Amino acid sequence: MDPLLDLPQLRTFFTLAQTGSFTACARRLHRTQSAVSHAMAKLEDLAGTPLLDRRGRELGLTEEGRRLYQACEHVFATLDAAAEDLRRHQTQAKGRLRVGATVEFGSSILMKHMQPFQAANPDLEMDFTLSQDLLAPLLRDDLDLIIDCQEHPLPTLKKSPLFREIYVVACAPAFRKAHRLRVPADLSRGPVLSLDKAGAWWNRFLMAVPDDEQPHFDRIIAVNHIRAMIHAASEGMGALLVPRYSVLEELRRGDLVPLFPAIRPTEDRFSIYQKKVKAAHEKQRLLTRYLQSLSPEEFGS
Amino acid sequence: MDPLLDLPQLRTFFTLAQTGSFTACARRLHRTQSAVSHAMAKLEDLAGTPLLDRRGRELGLTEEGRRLYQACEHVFATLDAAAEDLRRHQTQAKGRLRVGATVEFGSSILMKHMQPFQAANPDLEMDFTLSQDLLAPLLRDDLDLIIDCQEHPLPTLKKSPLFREIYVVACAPAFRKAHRLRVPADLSRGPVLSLDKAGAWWNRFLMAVPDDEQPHFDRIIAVNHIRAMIHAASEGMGALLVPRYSVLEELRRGDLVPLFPAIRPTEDRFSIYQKKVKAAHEKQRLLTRYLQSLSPEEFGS
DNA sequence: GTTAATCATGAATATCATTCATAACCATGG
DNA sequence: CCATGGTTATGAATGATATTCATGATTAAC
Repeated sequence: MDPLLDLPQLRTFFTLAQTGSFTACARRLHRTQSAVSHAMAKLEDLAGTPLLDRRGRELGLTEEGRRLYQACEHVFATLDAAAEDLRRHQTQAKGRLRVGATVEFGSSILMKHMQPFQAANPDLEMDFTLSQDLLAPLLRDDLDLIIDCQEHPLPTLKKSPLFREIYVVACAPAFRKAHRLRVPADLSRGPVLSLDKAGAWWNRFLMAVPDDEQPHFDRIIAVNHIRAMIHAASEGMGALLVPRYSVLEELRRGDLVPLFPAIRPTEDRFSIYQKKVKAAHEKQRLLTRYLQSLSPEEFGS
Repeated sequence: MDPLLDLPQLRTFFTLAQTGSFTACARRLHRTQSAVSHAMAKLEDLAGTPLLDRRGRELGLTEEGRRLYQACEHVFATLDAAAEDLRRHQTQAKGRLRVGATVEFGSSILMKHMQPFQAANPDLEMDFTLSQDLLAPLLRDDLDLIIDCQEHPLPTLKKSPLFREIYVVACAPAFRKAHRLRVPADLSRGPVLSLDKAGAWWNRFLMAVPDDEQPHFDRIIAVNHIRAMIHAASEGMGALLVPRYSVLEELRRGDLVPLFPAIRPTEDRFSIYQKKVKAAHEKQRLLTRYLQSLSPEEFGS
């Protein structure tokens, strides 16, 4: 009936009015500036009258905009209250929850974020199994819930997308300088670290490099453990290719610097898998929700 | 931030609670029952608790559902008020508006629906040009706004989708009986009406018929005017292929009956085109909005 | 039982929002 | 005046999500 009820747009408008800038609003909502611009164009078109007062630098609201803003305040207040109300009625989780995850992800990101959840559910006994082989234990009920980047399209499983695993090429700053790394082909000049001797680990990256810029790896240092590889790279032993989330700290501190940001290796998607029959259990639902509430950048995406 | 703000879903929930039935709710919102079901499943999953009380036939709300319903009442009330407020500030259209449309559509559907708009804007002088050639007059500013089923992908034009033109095959009830029309191939038995002698008019239909059921047209009666064709068909002269909107009346009265509803000829899309610079004018905007507010079934879709 | 109505489900599709890449704009400082 | 850095706008391509289609499952009524 009412075509103004396009609500993601109103949320955008609301935040935009608060921040006073498209760019800031975009950041706040984890969108791009372009998305905000499009959304507002559409909203104004729908409303049939300008809502924003774009006078150069500063951004204001028109008369109509201001009234709409007030309606928004009202609406979002009740909505948030309702959401809060629903949340309140979630009983606290009890019992035991056996979580499985891939080794690298589990040991870094997952562990770094479980504290608040644990604190909120003190009566929940959790234990974690980090391993490559997660599906089998899940199916035979040795695990309740797994976090995996492999696809498991079984009809008995419920899949909840979590985040996308972005890969980066990086090395120590000194290493970059010493080997003058500017384009992918320059990687031929120095050693690269790889999970396997043959260097197949790097295929994900090589596939994203144009044919005429392909490096040729002469010296491959094999290290069958990602964390070990990271330490090696931090010391300047070579360049490495790893999931972004595993080196968030190193990048922030400057121990490692990203190489060739223009090249985008194929991404993997991490999802939560759980048996459908058990997915409704309070404890499983709560953890799923908690993990999904974490913002993308916490996972390095 | 708040993932409960998925509002099309809330609107669905709200109507569902009011109608008390998935099917009825679907009808009200011009969706399928399936869509409603999916939406509610998602909403409950999001809320984390059942909101609907599905006890067999009758449908009730759970405690949480009821509270959410109240929030909805509140929210939609303010929202509707805000929308109303925006609408109120639309000045009434004045001046002159020259509308172009395709012949069949313009003479039937369009004319049948312009009265309310005209009444709401008594000071607006409108005139209508029905023709095949609409783009040229629009570009040279002989028309302000056209309604056409051809694609005009020009960057200076603004396109607003209106409805999809569905084609039906139909004939008089007596004709169907006389020629025992059950499957497409049976069309070979009787005359068919076509806009052109060669029968190319029917390609749209033939392309949707499996190869082994293709009819062969022996007797084609060419009539270069759709309305004339319809009258001929109503009298039992032959089967015809026409846009559904053009025979809404005849179908309702039973003068014509639809044939082979399983076969779906390719659809065309009607859109409004207007010059971007002029699309903002009050009179053009109002008409666009008015036409878009008409529900699909008014156009036979 | 059998039927007719209702709701659920999964896969395919269509629709819409978001991004990417880039243009246009505006203020400020050479 | 023309650069420059910081904005917002725009169009095409993409990706995510809602919707449909086709069908199964459940219930109520006869």
